[in-house]
Amino acid sequence: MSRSRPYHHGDLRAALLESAERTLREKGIASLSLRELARETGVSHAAPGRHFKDKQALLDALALGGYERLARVLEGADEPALPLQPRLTGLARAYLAFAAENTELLTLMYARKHEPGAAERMAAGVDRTVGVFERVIADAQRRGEIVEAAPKRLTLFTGAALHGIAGFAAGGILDPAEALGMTDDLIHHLLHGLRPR
Amino acid sequence: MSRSRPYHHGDLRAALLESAERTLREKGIASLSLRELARETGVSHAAPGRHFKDKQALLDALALGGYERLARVLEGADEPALPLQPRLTGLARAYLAFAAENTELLTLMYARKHEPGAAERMAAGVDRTVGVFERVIADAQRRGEIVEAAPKRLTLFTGAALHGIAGFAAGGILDPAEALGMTDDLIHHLLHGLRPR
DNA sequence: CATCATTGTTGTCATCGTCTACTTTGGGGT
DNA sequence: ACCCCAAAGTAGACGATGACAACAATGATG
Repeated sequence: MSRSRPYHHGDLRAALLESAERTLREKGIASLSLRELARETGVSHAAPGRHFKDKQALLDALALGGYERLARVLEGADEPALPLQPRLTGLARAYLAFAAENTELLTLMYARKHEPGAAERMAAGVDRTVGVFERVIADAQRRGEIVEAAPKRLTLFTGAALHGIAGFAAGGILDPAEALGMTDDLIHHLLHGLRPR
Repeated sequence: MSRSRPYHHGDLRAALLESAERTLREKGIASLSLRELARETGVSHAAPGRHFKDKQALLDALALGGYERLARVLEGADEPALPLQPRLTGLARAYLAFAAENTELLTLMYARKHEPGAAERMAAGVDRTVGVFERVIADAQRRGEIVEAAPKRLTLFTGAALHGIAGFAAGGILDPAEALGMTDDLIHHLLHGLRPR
């Protein structure tokens, strides 16, 4: 019983990040405090300071982890063999599912409060995420399935539609399940436009 | 000189909101404290409590004001006589301009942290904003300029594209000026889709 | 086995949001 | 014209937080 924890935790940094992400998911970012985190982890209130210079530094690390996971999810969900529309729909579904399950984290990821150092690594995370979509667009363009225009811009447009829906879901304007449910429609309208043909 | 301010401020509530919005714009929401606000307004640290039960109550009031202004901007920018594309482009420009000038406020508006009472009034603000776009969509549909489909959904899609771009701009992924600059393209792709015709 | 950089701890500080008890003020009812 | 009382502002206290500094335990490296 009395197994007093060893003086050194082993991997406090990881433990803190894990606990932080759970809190973020369950109670929201507002009730995420370094001291509470320390308490949950059974460590003194100043211990986190050894691993994160700042509260912001921890948030940055959290966001960075989010980008990592998001990229993996998207890369895993991409099926390059499919034709444009189902391929894009699959990716969209993956993104919206991630957004629904990691609302607060996603908000954090897009929050640009990041400290000088982390900003670049954050940009890398964005690039990797965006890259998945960019590849799909470029592939489709090569096959003539998509209008001739700067791929960057088309990707941005696609991303905006998704990000917008995710944002509505995060803001409570739209039910997350409903958002997921309208993915097919979303991609359809994205590809075919609002104008009748 | 020694004009000691009268015991009663006159309209402290309004003064606080104004000061808060300036701080929000200039220093971000992170450095918005009730006490600092009170100091700036030359009033004791507990005075804001008379007008706002909570810090959240003040934020809610701020968000509500934002919806009011946004709705006015959009309603003012709408030119019902125009054909669909230029009409929508004008509205989009107005929205993105508002978003660029009120980044933090917009974030607050979409933040769904709101207290029980304010949630409904917040929803009304959303409806009024969305209503402007919905009307445009419905009008266009009546004229056959837009595909037959649930107008709500088409509006949501339109809103998502805009909100997404605004979000990117707010997150630093996109330069606000650049976002404004690509409005025409955005609406074009929205109406015509990514597929070649 | 001695050393010393890492990692954790305790203690302190300023700030913040909120609550309670007290004071000033000015307008409405008699 | 006056009184009274509710509204609006003040002063002080409390607990929580993020940050920092000084100190202690630990264990890897020489």
